[in-house]
Amino acid sequence: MDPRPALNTDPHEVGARLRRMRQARGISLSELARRAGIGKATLSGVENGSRNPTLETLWAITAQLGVPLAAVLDPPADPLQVYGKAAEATLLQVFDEGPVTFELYRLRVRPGITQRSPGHHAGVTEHITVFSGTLCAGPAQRPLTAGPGEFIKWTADSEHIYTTMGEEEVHATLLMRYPLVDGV
Amino acid sequence: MDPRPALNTDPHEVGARLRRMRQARGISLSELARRAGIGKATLSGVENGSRNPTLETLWAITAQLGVPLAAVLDPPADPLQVYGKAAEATLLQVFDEGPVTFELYRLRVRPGITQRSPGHHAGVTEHITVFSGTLCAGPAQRPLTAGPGEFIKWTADSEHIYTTMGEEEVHATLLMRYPLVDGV
DNA sequence: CGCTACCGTTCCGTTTATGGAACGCCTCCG
DNA sequence: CGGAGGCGTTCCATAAACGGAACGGTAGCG
Repeated sequence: MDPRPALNTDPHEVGARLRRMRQARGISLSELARRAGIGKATLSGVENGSRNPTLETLWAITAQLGVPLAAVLDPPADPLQVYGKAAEATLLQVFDEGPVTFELYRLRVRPGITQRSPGHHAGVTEHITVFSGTLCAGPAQRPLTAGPGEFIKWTADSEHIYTTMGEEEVHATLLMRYPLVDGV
Repeated sequence: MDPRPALNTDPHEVGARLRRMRQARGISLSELARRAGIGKATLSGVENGSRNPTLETLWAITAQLGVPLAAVLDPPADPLQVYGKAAEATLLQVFDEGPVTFELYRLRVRPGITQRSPGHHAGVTEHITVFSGTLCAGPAQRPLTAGPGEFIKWTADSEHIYTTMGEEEVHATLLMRYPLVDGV
């Protein structure tokens, strides 16, 4: 089926994501096509990856699903990756909530290595929510552990570490909370 | 039928962004088209907004510019607002982690109103991490509460609610976990 | 049973995005 | 000067995305 070796953004991935989103919402293909004002044939083809949708078509679909178009594209070929080779954090979003700023990262920690991070500014806190694997993180001298569905929170103004418990790679979200220090 | 909702993803806007990015890099239209392996006519049309590019074409262009595809779409705020007027969820990112899909939302809940949400498909779970305020959420008949830094998790296959405890607006992240529904 | 109502896929004529080859326009030399 | 080589746009045959109308499959129901 694949005439060429897996293009970066391949239609199958996009289609699969669309189909999953549609099914998660309990809408039939016909119904979604009707609401989006496109042909069933088109939607079927897009979901199966056998078509290469135009921007307009893709917009019509995602708009009806109520998601931004970017949500169905390949997850960020994200330029911003901090930390070292044990832990990798990609910045997803920045929120400015008046006096504080939140930075939301997706965090992956590889097993077997301990990642150290120097302290940040005073008042900075980190919240980590684990969704797979078991993470050990926090202040270097007093780290905490969390399994799937659990979270860790600490003030990040001293050196802290990230490591895994066990051999499984850890997937988590990391939320950094920066209080606004006058001016900045 | 549908009063056409002012096309958010306007080809002219997309084209203008592409042109600006290209010019910022000091590359000519011909040169970019050559590198991206597309026709000059195509790139010209896309930049002028007179064409409706396919995903493949758009990918070829953005890849050569070294930016994620999402960068040329309506950039900052493309807020999906699900739920009602008490709770507002903005989809930030979709992760495909093998057999499951995660959708990460930013959640805001206004005080004083209770938001109800119908059940999702079987196996869907919701994880909420609260940053500020105190949230009461979960299955309608057995909701849970969480304050700043705390965490709520439940299976979302029955009706569930979101409301605040107290007068403060609640800020949180919502992680929806969708198990893979059959085939793909 | 047939009849209806959906579902998702496939067929097919129409529409349109595509890229090669013009085009007109510049600037840079010989 | 004229010619060469760059630019961005336009022309046009071809390929492909589009939607309407089939199709087979699966309930529900009298």
